[in-house]
Amino acid sequence: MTKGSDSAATALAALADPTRRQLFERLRSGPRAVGELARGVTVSRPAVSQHLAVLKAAGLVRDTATGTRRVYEIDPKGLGAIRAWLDDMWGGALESFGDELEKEELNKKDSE
Amino acid sequence: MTKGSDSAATALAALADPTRRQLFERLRSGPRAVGELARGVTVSRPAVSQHLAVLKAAGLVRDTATGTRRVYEIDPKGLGAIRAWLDDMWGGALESFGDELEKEELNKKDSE
DNA sequence: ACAGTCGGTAAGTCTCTGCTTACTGTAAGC
DNA sequence: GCTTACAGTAAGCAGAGACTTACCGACTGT
Repeated sequence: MTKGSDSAATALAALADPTRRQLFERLRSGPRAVGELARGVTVSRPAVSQHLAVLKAAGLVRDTATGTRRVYEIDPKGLGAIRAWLDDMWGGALESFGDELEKEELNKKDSE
Repeated sequence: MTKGSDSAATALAALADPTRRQLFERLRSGPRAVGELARGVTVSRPAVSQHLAVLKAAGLVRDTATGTRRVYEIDPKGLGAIRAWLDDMWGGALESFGDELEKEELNKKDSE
């Protein structure tokens, strides 16, 4: 654990892909099997499997084997990592230009 | 505006790149000029310019021309878009397996 | 036991994008 | 006015990754 921001990076990269985001958002309405997920998407079933593997590696989903079926559900871990990172960012962002934002500061000096 | 989740998608994709994230995080400590940003990174200055353009398109940064210098600062718009999307996701995630999480439901029936 | 279904893996292709080296334009200093 | 620094743009290359088809293993039902 470099800092925990590493898992946020992985999760961020995983959700950058539109198809992956679509699958993930689909899981919001509850756990679903792979085939079921594949049926609602334009890409092939193996592609879905690969995407789910990425999401799983990022801690965004969790799978449970039930017979030959494999049911995927949302894992809050990944989402939590992003949220933590985001909150950290927010702090810096506000600090960097909060309500005491003075444009004067920009063209006043060339710093050092 | 499909729903506003579109801008979240762009911002998410922008922050998926490590170099871009590094630049963005660097801006947390205050506005900086392009050359200054380029100096702290392994890639070339033009690469930095390109990355900043992507971040700008995603509403994550804002630039101000000061003479020949171009100062970049964090724009809360993009970060806000991600946060909104994330919050929306959280709702679904909790709903999908909140504290009433019953594994029974998984292997009970094959749905329809 | 055999056929069918479900789903992950392998191997290959093709696009997308991050990076580089030019080059151009613009503002500032002497 | 000429040179020098800053920064965006163009063009081209090379690696990453998203997708496909083909294959294989595992469990289910009759």
